[in-house]
Amino acid sequence: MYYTTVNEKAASPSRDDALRSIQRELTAFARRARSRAAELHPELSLVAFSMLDLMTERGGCRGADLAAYFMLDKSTVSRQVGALEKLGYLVRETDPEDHRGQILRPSPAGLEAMRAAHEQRRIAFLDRLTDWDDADIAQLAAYLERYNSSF
Amino acid sequence: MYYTTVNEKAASPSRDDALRSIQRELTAFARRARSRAAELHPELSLVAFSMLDLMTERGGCRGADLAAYFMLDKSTVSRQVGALEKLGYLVRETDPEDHRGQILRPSPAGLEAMRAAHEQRRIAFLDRLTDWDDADIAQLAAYLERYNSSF
DNA sequence: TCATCTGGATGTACTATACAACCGTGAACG
DNA sequence: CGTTCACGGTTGTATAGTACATCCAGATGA
Repeated sequence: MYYTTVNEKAASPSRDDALRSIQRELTAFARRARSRAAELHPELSLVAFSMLDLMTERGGCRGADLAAYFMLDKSTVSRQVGALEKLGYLVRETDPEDHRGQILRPSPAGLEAMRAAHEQRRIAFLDRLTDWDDADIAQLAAYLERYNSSF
Repeated sequence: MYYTTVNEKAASPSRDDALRSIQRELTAFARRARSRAAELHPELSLVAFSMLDLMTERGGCRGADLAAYFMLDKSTVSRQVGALEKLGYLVRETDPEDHRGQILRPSPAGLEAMRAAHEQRRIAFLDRLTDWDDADIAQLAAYLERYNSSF
């Protein structure tokens, strides 16, 4: 056993090394994801893209939902939504049930832009994973789903 | 074989599903990275932390190495390094072999700050990964390293 | 009715970042 | 040699994304 004190969470050295590595690699990934997203689709930032994605998945949602889901300030969401609207990628509709809020939905153009972005990213991933076994890819996907599902 | 046309990149359906999943999950991670980083350790930004980490692991490295690894502009690295130096978290030393470059190393204070930040993050990760086997953690780390090393 | 809550917009400020222009060092080649 | 070009780093400038504070309008409940 590798416990040090009662209160300190500990683990085996090798487990600790792996954790450290996961942290660093995920961080590096996050960094690259941003620059690559910008490069692939200059008009659609990672956050904006994800917002459209959530609207689609939920069949329309309010700004407050986006703020909660992405842990962003409502002012940030307001501006991102404004930008998306200016691009013609979403439409707003005052919520008939509650006139304070708006229901946000991707426009046809927004759906198309999202589809294209998805496809480009898929191709980029394929390039990067060409020489991976199907089994390894499936395993990595499973690990990531498991990791993220803990949020 | 699952090729559709000569020019379109395709893969087996299951492989494609896994790719889509990896894409979505890594993106989800990237979305959360920033807010989580701020929450975990306000004093040491995600990027700065990772830079110190890389310096440590490599036993000192140059700004250009950091820029390449994190896909950042050298000006960005220069400013981050400047900030870390101002905090007393790193020391610079002109490379004796090549007077253009500098060798960057964490200072004792930097090591200590990193140790503290790392411990906080480690605890957060441990919480999230409590019921993972050592083997799974090691495997995930290996996958991420492999993925990132293709850059 | 009035106080309070909630969704959203706007003003302001800060940080991270990129790009471009610059400086000094090193290296290759005539 | 000297010249030219590549490389590492710094600084000026601009932009995007974000938070916080404040304000407004609609909703809600005592």
